[in-house]
Amino acid sequence: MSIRTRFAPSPTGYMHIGNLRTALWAYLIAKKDPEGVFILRIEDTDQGRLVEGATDIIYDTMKQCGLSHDEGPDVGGPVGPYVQSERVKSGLYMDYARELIRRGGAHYCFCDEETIEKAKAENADDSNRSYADPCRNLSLEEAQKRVDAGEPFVIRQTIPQEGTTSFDDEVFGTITVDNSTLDEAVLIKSDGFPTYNFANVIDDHLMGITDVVRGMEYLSSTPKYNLIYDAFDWEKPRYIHCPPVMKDEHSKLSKRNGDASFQDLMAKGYLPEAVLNYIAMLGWSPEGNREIFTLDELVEAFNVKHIGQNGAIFDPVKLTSVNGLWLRGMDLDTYFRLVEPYIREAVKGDYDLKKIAAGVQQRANTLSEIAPMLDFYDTFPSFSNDLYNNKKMKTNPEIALSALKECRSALEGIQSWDFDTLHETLMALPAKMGVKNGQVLFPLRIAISGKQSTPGGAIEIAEILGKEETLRRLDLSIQQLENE
RNA sequence: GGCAUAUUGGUGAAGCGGUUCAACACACUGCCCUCUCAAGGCAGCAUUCACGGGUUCGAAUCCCGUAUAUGUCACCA
Repeated sequence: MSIRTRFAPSPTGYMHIGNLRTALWAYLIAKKDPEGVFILRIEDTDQGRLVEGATDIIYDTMKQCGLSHDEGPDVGGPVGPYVQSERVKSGLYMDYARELIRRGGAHYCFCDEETIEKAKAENADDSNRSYADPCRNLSLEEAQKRVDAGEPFVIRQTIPQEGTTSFDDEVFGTITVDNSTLDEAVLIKSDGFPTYNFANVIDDHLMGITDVVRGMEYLSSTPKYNLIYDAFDWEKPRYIHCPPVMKDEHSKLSKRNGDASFQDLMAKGYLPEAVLNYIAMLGWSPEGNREIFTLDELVEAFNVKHIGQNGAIFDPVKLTSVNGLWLRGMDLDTYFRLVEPYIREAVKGDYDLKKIAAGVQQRANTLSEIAPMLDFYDTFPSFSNDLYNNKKMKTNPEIALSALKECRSALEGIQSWDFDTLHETLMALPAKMGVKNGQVLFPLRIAISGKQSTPGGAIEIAEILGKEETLRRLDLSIQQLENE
C-alpha cells in the first residue's frame, strides 16, 4: 500500500517555522514513495479561533515552498471534503461518535463546568486522573432519555480504568502509559463540533493516512487515539512525532515572535529553497556531510531513522549561511533575474545592473543586504580623507594623492572603457611607480566610491561607473585631498 | 504535582559496546590568497559526551538514581 501523509494545520494565524517543518517532513515521507500521496487538510473545528485569511497564507506558503499537495480543499480528491467544518455538516463525526458509544468507547456526559471543577478537586489528592467523569456510569438508556429530552451534552471518551496502553513511535520508540493517567476527553462538544482529538482520528482513518506526522506535543495523547482505533477495530497508522523547533533553550518558536514566521523570513530576504533546506535539518540530519539540498534531493535523502529526539534551536545565523550558499550557487543569469528588483531599490541610475549583480553575488547572504551595499552608485557620498589611511594596504592620504594623480592621467587616455583595458592600464601603474598594487588600487577605490568597503574592487567599480563619472569623482577626490 | 520524553561544544549535529569515539557544518580565532569587503584555501577550537552509581576485559553508547529541560493533564489544535 502506498504511503499517505497529511499536513493538517488549523487556520489560526500565520505559518511559523515549526509548522512548516512538520509539513515538509510529512511531504518528504510521502514523496519518498513514488506512489505516495501528500494531503492538505484544514482543521477548523475551533470556530472561535478562526482568523480571516489564515487559510490563504497556508496555501501561499505551501506554494512558495513547492510543497504541493496531491489532495486538498483546493485541488479536491477522493476522500473529501478536506475542510473539517464542511465534514461536520454531513454529521459524520456525530455518527461515528454514536457508533463509538455503542462499542463502549465513549459515553454521553451532562456535567456542567461547575461539577467538572468539583470532581477535579475531589480527585486531585488521591488519584492521578485529573478528571473521572461521573457520567461514565450512566446507563445508555438513561443517557439517551436525557439527550432526547433536549438536555445539553457532550460525548466523552470512555477509558478503561485498568491496564496500560502502548504504541510504537518511529522517532521515540515504544511508549507505554497507565490507562489511569488518561483523561476521558471530550470528543463531541456541546455545539456538536468534534474536538481535534476525535476529528483527527476519524479523518486520518477515513482518509487512509498511513503515516501520522505531527509535533511531539501529541505524544502523550496518542494512547487515547489508539484506544479509539481499537474500539472501532481500525488499523492504526505509523506515528512519527517530531521534536519541537525552539526559539532558545527554554521556549518553542511562537507565532507571536515575528521573525519565526515564513513570511517574515521572506521579507528579510531569504529564499524559500534555503529556508526549506535549513529547516529540514532542524532535528534531522542527512547521512553524509552534504548540507545543501533541493526539495527533490531532500526527498531522496530524507530518512525517518535520522530524526532526533531533541528540540532544535532555530539559528538565524546558520540560516543566513545556508542562504548565502544558495545565492552564490546560482548561475549569473538566474541570480540576476532574482536580484534585479533589489538592485533597483538602490540604483536608479543608468548602470549595467548585471555587472553590479555579479559583484554582489559573492557578498550578499540575503536579498535585503543588497541594496545597502549599493548606495554609492547613484550618489557619490561625502567621506573623510581618513579613509585613505589603511595599515594593511600601507596607504595614507599622501600616498593616495600621488596615486590618484597617476590614475587620473592614465584613465583619461583610455578609449575603450572595458574591464580588460582598465585592468591592463591600472595594473601597469604600481609597477611604474614602484609601489604595491594596493597602494594604487585601494585609494582609487575609495576615491570613486567614497566607501570603506564595496562589492567589487576599483577596476570593477570604475568600469560600471563609466569614464565620465569615474573621472568626475576622481577630480573631486583629488581636490579634496589637495585642500587638506 | 502525576504522567511522558529527552540531556554530546556557543548552535545544528554524527556516533547505537571495542578499527582515532568525539565526524561534519555554522559561529569564533589565526594564517594564506587578495585592489577593500566578501568569497575561497589552511589551521585551531569538547582529555570528553548533565551528574552519581552500577554492568562489562572495555561505555558517550546498556541499567539504576539524581538534577535539569520540554510536553501533557481544555467543550485549543
